[in-house]
Amino acid sequence: MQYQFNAIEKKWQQYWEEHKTFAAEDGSIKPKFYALTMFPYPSGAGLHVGHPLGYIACDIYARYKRLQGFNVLQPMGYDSFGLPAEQYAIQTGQHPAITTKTNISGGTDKDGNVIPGYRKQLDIIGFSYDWDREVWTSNPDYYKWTQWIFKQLYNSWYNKDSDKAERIETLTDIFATEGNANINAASSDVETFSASDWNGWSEDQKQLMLLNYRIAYLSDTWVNWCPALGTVLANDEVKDGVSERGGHPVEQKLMRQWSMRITAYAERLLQGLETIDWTDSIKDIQRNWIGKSQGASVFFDVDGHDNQIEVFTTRPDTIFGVSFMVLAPEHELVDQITTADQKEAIEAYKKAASLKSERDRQSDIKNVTGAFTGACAIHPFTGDKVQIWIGDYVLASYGTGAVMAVPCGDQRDWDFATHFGIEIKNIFKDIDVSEAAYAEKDAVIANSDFLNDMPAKKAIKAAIYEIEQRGFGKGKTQYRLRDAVFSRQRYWGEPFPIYYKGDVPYVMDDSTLPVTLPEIDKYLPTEDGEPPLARAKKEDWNVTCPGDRMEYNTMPGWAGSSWYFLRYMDPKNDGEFVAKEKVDYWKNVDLYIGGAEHATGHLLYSRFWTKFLYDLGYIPFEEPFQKMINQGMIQGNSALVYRDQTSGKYVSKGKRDSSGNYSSIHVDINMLEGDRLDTEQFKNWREDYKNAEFILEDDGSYICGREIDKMSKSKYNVQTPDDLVEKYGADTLRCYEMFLGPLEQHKPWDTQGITGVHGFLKKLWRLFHDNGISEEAPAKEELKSLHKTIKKVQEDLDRYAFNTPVSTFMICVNELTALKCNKKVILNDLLIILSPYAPHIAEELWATLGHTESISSAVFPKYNEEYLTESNHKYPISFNGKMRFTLELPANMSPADIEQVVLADEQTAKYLEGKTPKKVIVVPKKIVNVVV
RNA sequence: GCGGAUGUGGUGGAAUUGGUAGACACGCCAGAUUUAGGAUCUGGUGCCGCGAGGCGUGGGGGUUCGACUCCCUUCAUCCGCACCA
Repeated sequence: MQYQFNAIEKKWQQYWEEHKTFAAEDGSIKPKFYALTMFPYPSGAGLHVGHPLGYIACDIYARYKRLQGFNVLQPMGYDSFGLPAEQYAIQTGQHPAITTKTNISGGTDKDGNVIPGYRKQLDIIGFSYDWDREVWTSNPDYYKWTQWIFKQLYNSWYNKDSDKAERIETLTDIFATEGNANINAASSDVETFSASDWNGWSEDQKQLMLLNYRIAYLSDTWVNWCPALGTVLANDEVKDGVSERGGHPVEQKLMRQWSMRITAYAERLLQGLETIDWTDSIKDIQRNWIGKSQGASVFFDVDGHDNQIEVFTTRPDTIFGVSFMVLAPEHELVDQITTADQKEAIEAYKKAASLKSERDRQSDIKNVTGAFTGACAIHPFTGDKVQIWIGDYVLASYGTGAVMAVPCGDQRDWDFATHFGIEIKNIFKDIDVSEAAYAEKDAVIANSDFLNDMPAKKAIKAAIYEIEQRGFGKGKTQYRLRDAVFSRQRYWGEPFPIYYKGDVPYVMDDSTLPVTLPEIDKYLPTEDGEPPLARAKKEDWNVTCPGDRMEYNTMPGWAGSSWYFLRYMDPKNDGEFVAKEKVDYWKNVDLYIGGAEHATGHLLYSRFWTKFLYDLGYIPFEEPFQKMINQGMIQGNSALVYRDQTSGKYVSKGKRDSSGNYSSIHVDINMLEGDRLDTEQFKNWREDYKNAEFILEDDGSYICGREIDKMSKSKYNVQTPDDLVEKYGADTLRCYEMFLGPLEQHKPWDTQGITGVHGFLKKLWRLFHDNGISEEAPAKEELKSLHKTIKKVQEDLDRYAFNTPVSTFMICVNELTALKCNKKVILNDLLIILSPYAPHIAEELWATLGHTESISSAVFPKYNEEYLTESNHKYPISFNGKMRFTLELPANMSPADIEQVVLADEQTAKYLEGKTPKKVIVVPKKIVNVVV
């Protein structure tokens, strides 16, 4: 009987769907397990073999947990708002909702190309998803709740005393009774006001004040404006001064934007990393992004002015080493304090600095540049005058945009001082700073008044204490993390539940949600540069706007993905974003699999929203994803042909010579069998190649060159899962993707090895069909083979090693084949442990054993150590650590006896060369080592 | 510059706590079977050497009876951050 994988796979996929085999049960008495992969953006290009890698691993783990008796939740959905659908809409006029639906459900695009659809592509791989929980972020009944969460963020403030978000009413109550003087909140810069001030204000005035406290707030902020895309970008959407998508230039622009006060959560986002099981690299990237530094904020008076310069320093202990100050060229005080005779030099420098691109300013480290303002600051302790300079090594965007320069303790300050001939004060005991600065914190402070003879750590505390006592400043913790801009000038995103009365924003009532996207004539900005939604008239909206106009911006891509894992628990709830009892049962995601590229985007924002929802008491946990694995990228394996530039002939790889001048051309990998090119297909591929002439290998074949590239259409190296499922079956594809190597590693795609995995499944099939099934009791050897497989597979999966179980299964099937094993008890358990990897063939063979229930309801077998213990052990006998021969000895033989037997063995004499062994090491059941 | 990851046959990789390096698979070689095969089966395959033997986990050093594994140092590749005060 043939292994007809196509028929089998179709049959069982249908069975699972009809029987709802993988439905998760809310509030079961079983322990829960929540397995999740990052949901995809459904692009028109469809899935290639790299996409399912993480899905397959997650599915294997979910099926494994189910066999272990867990109530498993493994859902799937789509992050379906996004730029490509909108770009396509701009080009074709087609509503993005339509193209999005086609990309998911299948159909044809505008040019008549058939799009299989994500759903179908996923279905043929045989995932155990509970499809009844599917969510699309672009569906109104989903984004209704994204809007609702936005409203919660809008209606909350961050109380630093209780260290959590609280309802805005608790804040307005305090304002009404005592003003804001005693409020310790995460806020924008605000003036102090009294209760009577507040109570006397108009509604609009109160609203504008509250924006300084709301966690979702509107403010004029410098944003990364991308003219080509017509939108703002978040910091993590900008790479090297250009947009991450499309590589368009990005400039700084002041705009009125919605922002998220994520900075309020900086410390908790940092601390939370200690409680979750993620890779060090992702945690480090997040720590870096949050960028905590501790030190002091210190104020320096400007000589002859009323102004003060605020600096942030991590080394307040070196304050007596300050010999000058440096402001960023963009610092607001520069123009005010510059003296007349320095004006020209400063203006010239400012201009030069502004002309330099951000990149140049960063890369040009060797050239020390700067200019003297002519003004001086007063050292708060010594009263000495210190010169104030500007220099582009000080960044306006970090800290206060000003530094107190301590040349003896900071190399950049040292370089600056040396270059401009400024005094370098040495405040370190017994340390030479004539050649370079000394930045280590192990020095003892000298020449520093009350800090003398203190080691740095103690001196930092003493300095902060004294600075605070004398009122020059205070201890401060600084974060690099910025509030996240939350507006996009786009159509295809969540509309804000916001309307305006004049310039004052108000939230829509809950009863009106969702505010859906109105139809518009074009998906482009208006002539006045307003976002596309400004094209909609008031009456085009599905809600009655109570004010002058609705909000024209939409939410960014990360809005919907920041909380989707919660919606899967209760996807159809129309009264709440998730029912309390459901989230109390399912809690956070136990295993999350996805790409590492979301380190500072999605993975940071969902942690932020989770903590916020926790603060308001909606969910019982602070971290969304307890354990995370980042799957590696599967790279494309491109095929190249070599064209001789002079003769125009296509030369096979092995026939090239060093004198030739060849251009390499990417060719479609589907025209290859192994590395051999189908030359006829090549000729028919393009008009240009119709008359191609070849120089072939001696055996008459044309061999292509290979190159590892990113998998992409332009390199003709895209391998779709569909083709492979058609040719080898989903079970083969699943096993092969795992067999390729460790999940986390990047690896090139290579179909060469897939036949080996396919052969293994065929061999398994034959095990059940060649000799019939026997009810006989199994032999010892058969039990041993099975149980060592159970043990190894379980141990591997428990440490998330997905590649090694495949080899383990192969070994087991090879052994059972050699033993001609057809015992039902053995094959039965083998199928169960194999079923997470190859579920279709497992179900089919399971049925041939007489079972009527799905194998997914079976119980993962327990291995029995008894079957694994052996009476004899084959000892490797080594001499000076080098293995020479093996000796089979009883497992329970004492080390002393083993030593005797080994020394008496005739083979030993050869390696002793007549000498007496110095020492014999015997490790029971491991090894014998004779030291000569 | 700082931080993180990776480095093992012709190839993908295995070796979980230091104990026979190269499991399993691809490829290759030889053979069997078949009308045929991109089917199936058997045997071989780290490198050097006719052999005895020697050498081998990016390089160098160390600890140890014994090191892919631990320590020091160095190189290469990839990723993140970067005048961060």
